[in-house]
Amino acid sequence: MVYKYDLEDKVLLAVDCIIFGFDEEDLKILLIKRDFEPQKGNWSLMGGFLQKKENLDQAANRILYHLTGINDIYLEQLYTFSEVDRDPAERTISTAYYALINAKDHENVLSSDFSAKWFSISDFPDLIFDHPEMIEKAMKRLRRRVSTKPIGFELLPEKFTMRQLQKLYEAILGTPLDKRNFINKINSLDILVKLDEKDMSSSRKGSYLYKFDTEKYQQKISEGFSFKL
Amino acid sequence: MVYKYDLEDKVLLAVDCIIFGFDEEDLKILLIKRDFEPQKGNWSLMGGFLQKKENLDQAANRILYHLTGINDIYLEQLYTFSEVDRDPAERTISTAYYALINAKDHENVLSSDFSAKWFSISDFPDLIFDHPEMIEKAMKRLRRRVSTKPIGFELLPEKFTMRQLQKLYEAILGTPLDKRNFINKINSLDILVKLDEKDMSSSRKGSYLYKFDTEKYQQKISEGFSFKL
DNA sequence: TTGTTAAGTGTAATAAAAACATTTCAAATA
DNA sequence: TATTTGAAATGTTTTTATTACACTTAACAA
Repeated sequence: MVYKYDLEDKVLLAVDCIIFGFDEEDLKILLIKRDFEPQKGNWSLMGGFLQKKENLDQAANRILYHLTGINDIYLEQLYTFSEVDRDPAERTISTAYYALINAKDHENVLSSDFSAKWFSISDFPDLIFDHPEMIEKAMKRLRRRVSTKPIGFELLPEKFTMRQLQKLYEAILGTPLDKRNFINKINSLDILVKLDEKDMSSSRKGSYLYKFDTEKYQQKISEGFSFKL
Repeated sequence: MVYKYDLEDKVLLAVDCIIFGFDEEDLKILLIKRDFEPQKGNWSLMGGFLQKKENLDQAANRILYHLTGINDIYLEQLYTFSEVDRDPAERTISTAYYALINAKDHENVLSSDFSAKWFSISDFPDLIFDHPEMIEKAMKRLRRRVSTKPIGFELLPEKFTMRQLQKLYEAILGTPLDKRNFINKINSLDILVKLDEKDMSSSRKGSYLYKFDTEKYQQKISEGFSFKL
């Protein structure tokens, strides 16, 4: 790294968050309506600026917490966007993060205090700057990641049915999956616990609830197991 | 993105490049000996600072060109490193890129003018800052990427033997591969052209040279083909 | 002509993925 | 209380992909 630099080359480093949620059948993203200039009134991803005293992960967490009241969620750095004129007002670079949240369990937190709103991934409003590109990249990353890491569970409530899990994977991957093959595959991974409890909301018969078994998963990982769906 | 910011939060954004090469049996990285403070005399990745008038891809290309004289090579953004004290002297954020170059064809360019030197990926000197972490991450990314995109060819001369290609994959993946299975797999992809020319340097019999067929590959991609090795 | 060295080649066995239809349960209703 | 209803639960067969494996060939050297 060369140490001759020009103070003029210092830049503002922003962090923008693509926040994914899942509700019934639909993958969603959380957007906010800007109540400040520029682009006031337009929809945008949640963002803020990196501060001197924090790293990017911390900045992403801070921004998410301030704008949604939610803490301790899955966050992963995506990509750093740096087109010279991406922000027409000022030279800013933005590192995008994507987050997975269990929308159900945070419904109240996300209430009116915050000007955030969920939109279907297949139907959201025009966004400022390069935010659509960020979402596209996040979607691709999520699609890849979800078949090699058990992060899908972050989008579901703690207890979920096999059908919900399948719908989630179908929504993320954008393709229908065979019910029996899906269940067989999931069961063969042996990282869920089947509860003695049923969800009665979707049928008369009811369907068993499952939980992701974090300890078991960690145990298997340490034994060389690799999640592959 | 919130537009209240503090000018104090402006940062220096560096770009550091992990440059991979391949020589015979060994995957290598190109490092430079710093001839300036701080950390003068220590080895480091090639780096520089993002300038106001360019984006990160352009910065990475510029830095690579200035430090090696090489242009037009495969470059991919890796990750942005932002620990507060990663550079003890000054707050800098660094976006790492990795590059793949065909070391053979650039031997002369990389000659004495530049203080760069190749090191085996399995035996390189201590590096400054978080550069070892960058290399580790680049290595992981390369390993994944190489089985879904035909970027391995970037590391080989234009004409290469099947054996060279296999050795390359073995070096990247860190595992031995079965000769026949490997060749069968590659041939089934149908993206190479077998030349009428042999490389006589490795055996009395000689081994056929192949070329990656970019047009054919692009054609197949546009027809929905997906490279999977 | 014989030896040496790496190149070139195909098939069988195993494992993984995909296709596919019927039965079960619990509540609602006749 | 018997019957209907609608989603849940469940295994097997077929197809495809992956892995394992060994001998022959070409060219030059001795």
